[in-house]
Amino acid sequence: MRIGELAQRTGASIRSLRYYEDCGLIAAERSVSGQRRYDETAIAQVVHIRELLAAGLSTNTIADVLPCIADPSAQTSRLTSRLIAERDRLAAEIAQRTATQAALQQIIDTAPPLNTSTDQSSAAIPPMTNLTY
Amino acid sequence: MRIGELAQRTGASIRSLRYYEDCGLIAAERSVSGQRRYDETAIAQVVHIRELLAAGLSTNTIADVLPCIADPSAQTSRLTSRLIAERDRLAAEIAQRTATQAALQQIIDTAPPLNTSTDQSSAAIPPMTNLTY
DNA sequence: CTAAAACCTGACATCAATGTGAGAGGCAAG
DNA sequence: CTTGCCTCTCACATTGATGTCAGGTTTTAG
Repeated sequence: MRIGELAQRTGASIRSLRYYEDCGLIAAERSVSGQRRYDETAIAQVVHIRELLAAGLSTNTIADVLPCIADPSAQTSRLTSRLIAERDRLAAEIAQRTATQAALQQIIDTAPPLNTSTDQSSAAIPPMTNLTY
Repeated sequence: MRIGELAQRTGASIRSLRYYEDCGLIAAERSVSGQRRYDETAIAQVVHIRELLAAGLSTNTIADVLPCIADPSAQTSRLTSRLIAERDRLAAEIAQRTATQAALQQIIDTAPPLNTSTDQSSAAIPPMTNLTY
């Protein structure tokens, strides 16, 4: 498939896909005229990359980590230390966010005395609340 | 105290403290000559701000949220909806990071056959491992 | 009083991921 | 062949928090 379709099917912008390629995160075949061609596996790859990005990893880090994911035996000790550092960073971020989440929840619970006059906006909220908890 | 001392005692740079003030996150008295003066409570305030920043909230969001923390009854329904949105965002980020953390851990566990030749770097790791788990 | 150290404002730089636009070429359908 | 859509590369813009530098004032120590 070409880049437009891959973008559509992954939710990534075309710009981002080219950027991922620049960073060495995905490889693309090229047609004679120079257009990028992707096979079906590219979709999962891109989705995976975007999950890692959403988890706060940088493209540089992802570039380092991806080979280990494909083949864990490819780990060097340097790479392992990198993985551990990233895991620790994630743990710290999770801890910080969990604490803040609880703090926000507490404030929300100490909610205002349900003011029915201007309360129109909070009526739109419940759908968002049906998540994860 | 003056800005330099506050910076030293909070770990924030002077630049950041002025930035927080620009964003309306902290207020500072001014001496006749225009220098910022802070009381002891500023320390906790700055630390708190930095915790929220570390949790991924933007200064704009923090500016909106801070008054609720000081006085939960100050919540408008619009603000409550903002709080809920932020909480949900945190929940999503936590979920994503938790999943990625587990994935990294799994790769780490599938570690290489402890290569004693180039393994000098992994000897420096254990101290970092004594964290959170 | 003087020199050093700390502070002021203002402006420009940085990083990372992404947006956006220009100018040119590729490709399928009419 | 032409029209329209897709793609190419290159380059500059954006956002947010922070760094850094410059030129000028204030405070403090000797």
